[in-house]
Amino acid sequence: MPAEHAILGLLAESDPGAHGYDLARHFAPEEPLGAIVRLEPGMLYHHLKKLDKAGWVSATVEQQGVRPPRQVYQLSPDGRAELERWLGAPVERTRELRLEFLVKLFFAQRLQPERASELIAHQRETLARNLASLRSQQAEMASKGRDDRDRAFSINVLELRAAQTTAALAWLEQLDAGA
Amino acid sequence: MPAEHAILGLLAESDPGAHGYDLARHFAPEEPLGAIVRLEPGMLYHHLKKLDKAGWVSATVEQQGVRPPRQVYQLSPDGRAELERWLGAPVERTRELRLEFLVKLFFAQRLQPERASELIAHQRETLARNLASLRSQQAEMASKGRDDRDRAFSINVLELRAAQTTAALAWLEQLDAGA
DNA sequence: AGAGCCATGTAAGAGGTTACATGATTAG
DNA sequence: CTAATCATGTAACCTCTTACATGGCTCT
Repeated sequence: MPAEHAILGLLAESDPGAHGYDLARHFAPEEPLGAIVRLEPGMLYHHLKKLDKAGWVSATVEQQGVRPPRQVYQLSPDGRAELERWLGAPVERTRELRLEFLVKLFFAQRLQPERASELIAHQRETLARNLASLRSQQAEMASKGRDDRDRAFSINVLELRAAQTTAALAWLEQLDAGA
Repeated sequence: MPAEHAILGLLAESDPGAHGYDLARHFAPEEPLGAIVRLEPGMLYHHLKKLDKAGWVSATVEQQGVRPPRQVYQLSPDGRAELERWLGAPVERTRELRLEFLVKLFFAQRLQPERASELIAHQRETLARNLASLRSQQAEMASKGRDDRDRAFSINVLELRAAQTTAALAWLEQLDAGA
């Protein structure tokens, strides 16, 4: 899903619309977006068709003479609404930060800088809740009657998750201070 | 892949072999393994056939009267060799820690406790290398001539990765100390 | 002269999810 | 009487990856 919303975000930035090849440039590995999301041409065109079917973008055909005709895509009102909704919603899991949250942040900063700090705040709340839940799972695990090896292992698993979540929270705080 | 190696690991622990349903119990969400890897029956049986074709397990049929006959699987010498190889190899990326590394650790601790600390040491080296690479990318990024917004964003991305990697390294150190 | 850019896609396949089918036995 | 347990799988359906086809134009 992050790829499709990234496409919506790119279309929100490109005024008269954009065609697939235009969009593909933004997913090159040396571009900031491409450093996060990898998207091969095949999948890009596939997503564009899906978004069209969903009514989130609309296409107009431009003849090109020899070359295949360009499909010029524009963000539809429904697509804009979906993009807004998505930009405001934090991700639920820590592991989704590296992909989906970064894409949200990328577009929030460009499209509505004032909403970026809102997003960051919501994300901090969500991760803080997750961390609290991990802490209580740890407490519960310590009191559970099972094999010692199993318990020790499960506690280690929870500790890794807590450590990653804590690191992400610290990063978000720095982000907020920096912006 | 972690799922298939988890199956090999389970078979290494079960002496006369095990059939699909037996193995499935270990992937229930309340089991330590199931808390890490989710594996629905459909995929489990699929993997067993694949492992059989690859020559890493061998099956013997046990008739059951009314019920479908049991396929009792045993680890083959090739399968054992593959398991050993996999258990010794650290994962390359930080994001693979949460799944693949934890599964390696789970089985390393059970099958050869002395090799678990070897695995941890290798993993620390790998992550330390990754962290150094991130640092140099940060330095390179700071000197690069591009849009200010893009540069700031890319630096933030690298900082998140570095923070996650650093947290993982600290967790590994604790693990090593604890074991 | 050869490489790479333009601009779209298709085709093949790997891998995963979800749901369902079977049908007797046992536990609540 | 209902639900879960046993034990295996199939079927439909997504998603993603990789590779390729087209064919003129521009740059080195």
